[in-house]
Amino acid sequence: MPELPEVEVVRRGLEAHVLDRRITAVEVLHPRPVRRHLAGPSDFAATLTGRTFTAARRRGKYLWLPLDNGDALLGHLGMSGQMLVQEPGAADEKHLRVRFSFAGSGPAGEAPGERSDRLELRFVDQRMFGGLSLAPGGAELPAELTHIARDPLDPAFDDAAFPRRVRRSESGIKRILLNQSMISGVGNIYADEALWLAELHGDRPGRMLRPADVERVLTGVRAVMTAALAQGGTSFDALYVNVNGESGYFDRSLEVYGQEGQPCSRCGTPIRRVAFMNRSSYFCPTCQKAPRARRN
DNA sequence: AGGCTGTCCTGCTAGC
DNA sequence: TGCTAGCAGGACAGCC
Repeated sequence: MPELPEVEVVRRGLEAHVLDRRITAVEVLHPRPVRRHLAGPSDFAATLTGRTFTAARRRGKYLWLPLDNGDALLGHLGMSGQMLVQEPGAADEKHLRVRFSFAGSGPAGEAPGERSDRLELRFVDQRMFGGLSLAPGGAELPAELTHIARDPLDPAFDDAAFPRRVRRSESGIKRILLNQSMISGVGNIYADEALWLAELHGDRPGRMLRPADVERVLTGVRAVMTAALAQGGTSFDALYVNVNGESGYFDRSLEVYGQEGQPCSRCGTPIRRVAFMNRSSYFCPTCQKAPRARRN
């Protein structure tokens, strides 16, 4: 389940492999991942063919690849999306959705069959919550992302404004962390991990938190993200694979997420799981006291 | 306007 | 064995 660190790993991989190569073909094998391109899959393919990616950028969990004409390819991995750089002959993945073929980077006169460095970029996505679309004029920042807040690893993230905004909200701090217009890049896993580090229950309303509480949350978010990034991202199964098909292994470091019944490493209390927004929240009931007016 | 819920997807697992 | 229900969850439309 890619969150910011995993997406950043993918961004780095794209930056290393697919820039400055002419796109020779685009094949859309399933229409759903390009559903946001209203002109349809064939137009999507035709528009990108012949273009070149010039950079690989990210905000929160969104990726975009500026093109040599000022537009950009915008992408989101959703829950199960992968970007795989493959040799052209490699067998198709079961959930291959979009294939970009690139020319080799060798001399133009070289016979195509002799180029050893042609490659493909493959968008593979089992559950298809993710997608790709074209962002006209979106090289700097696609219009679709203007409502997405800066992420906590962005040097321009406003550390002073964040606690002020949190303390103006009636929502629980976990809901706030998952709100991409407040802070981007945080998903269910790292929200739970950061709240455990900050020793705060996710149902505590923003307006009831002290500035120091919010600062601890932000510090916790950055700590788990930085640790995950250092290890190449989180992986729970084969769903998340980085740009070269290599799984992460940060899951072994998780303190609460998926750890129901396991002892809290700080106090030994069994970790609890509760339903939250059609998914789950994991927390230590001793270290993370629920607010008095409990809502569950 | 801010807050919140339902919905989209597939595949794996638990339970009968 | 084979079926179904439950679960995983990011983002957005749409409701209050």
